[in-house]
Amino acid sequence: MNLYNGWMTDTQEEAGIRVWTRLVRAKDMTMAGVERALKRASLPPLVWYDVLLELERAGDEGLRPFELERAMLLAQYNLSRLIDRIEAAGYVERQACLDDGRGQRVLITPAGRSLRQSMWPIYRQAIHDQVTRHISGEEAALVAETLERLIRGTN
Amino acid sequence: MNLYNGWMTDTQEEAGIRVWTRLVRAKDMTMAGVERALKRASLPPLVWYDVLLELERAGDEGLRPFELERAMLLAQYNLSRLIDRIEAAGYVERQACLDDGRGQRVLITPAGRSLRQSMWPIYRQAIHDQVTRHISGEEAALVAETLERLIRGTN
DNA sequence: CTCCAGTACATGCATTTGCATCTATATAAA
DNA sequence: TTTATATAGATGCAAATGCATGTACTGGAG
Repeated sequence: MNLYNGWMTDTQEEAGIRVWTRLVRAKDMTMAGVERALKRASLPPLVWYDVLLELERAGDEGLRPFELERAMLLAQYNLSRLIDRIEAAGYVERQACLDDGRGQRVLITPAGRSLRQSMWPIYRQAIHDQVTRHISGEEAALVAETLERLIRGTN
Repeated sequence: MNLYNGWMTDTQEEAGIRVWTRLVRAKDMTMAGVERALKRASLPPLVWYDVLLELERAGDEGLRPFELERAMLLAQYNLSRLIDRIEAAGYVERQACLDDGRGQRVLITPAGRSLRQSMWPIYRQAIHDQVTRHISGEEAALVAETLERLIRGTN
């Protein structure tokens, strides 16, 4: 039958299932640790950091929402409202897009830069505590490479 | 210079950060694939499967909600309402707990067993498509071991 | 026994997410 | 040009989640 019922004989499949279950668990636990650290420091959730970082990297032009959407794997309607909230808090602003009347540009504000900067030490420490601390350099390279293949869906 | 321990280098930190970002991305993408597969088959979300599997493994006594909560890393209030929904759909039932008047036992119903069984082939195929297919057996063992350390918070 | 801190679970309310759909503009074909 | 189709983004409504707190019971101290 299958691994969960104790009868699996296909070790390749079994190994894949183990990776799957641990991948889920490891992400959930480490993410919870990171979010907890941010919350303890009275900072916004991690996704705000990700938006601000993308916008900061994008430079003076900012980004179109659909670009942000692709960069961050967010559903369109979710991103639309996430930008609403971050904008309401004053960390980004929306501008009409000159060359596409349907669109807009999202830009980070000075307050947004400042917020991202103040989140980074907390975030950095949390990544260290949750991940870096537990892995050697070579191991990290191998794992990162494997995860990359799962992301890209290649072999 | 280094914020953490003397032995940890900048490249090690970078490697940890790379693992972190890919861990998040890989989990999100593979999970999305699994959920999509279940939805395409008009099946409930994965978390229902997890609940049913835990209850099936637990045997005739079922599980106390707090046990399920710990097994699944779910917040108490979240689990409480998740059980409400699964119960309303007829896949589990709640019984008063004899030896603890505060508590209850959650049991899987025949319909619940049947649902879990019908979810497994879809789920299994999705794990194969999203994960197993992209990694070798040895690689999987190494990655699983590393992820396990992140979960346990050990070295 | 009474009191009280702790545990098990539920729930009201606010925020967030998911889904479907809407508006507006762009692009391309006839 | 007109018309159709696709794309960018917003939004109403329902479902799920987070947070704080409530209720009910337990188990131990006095």
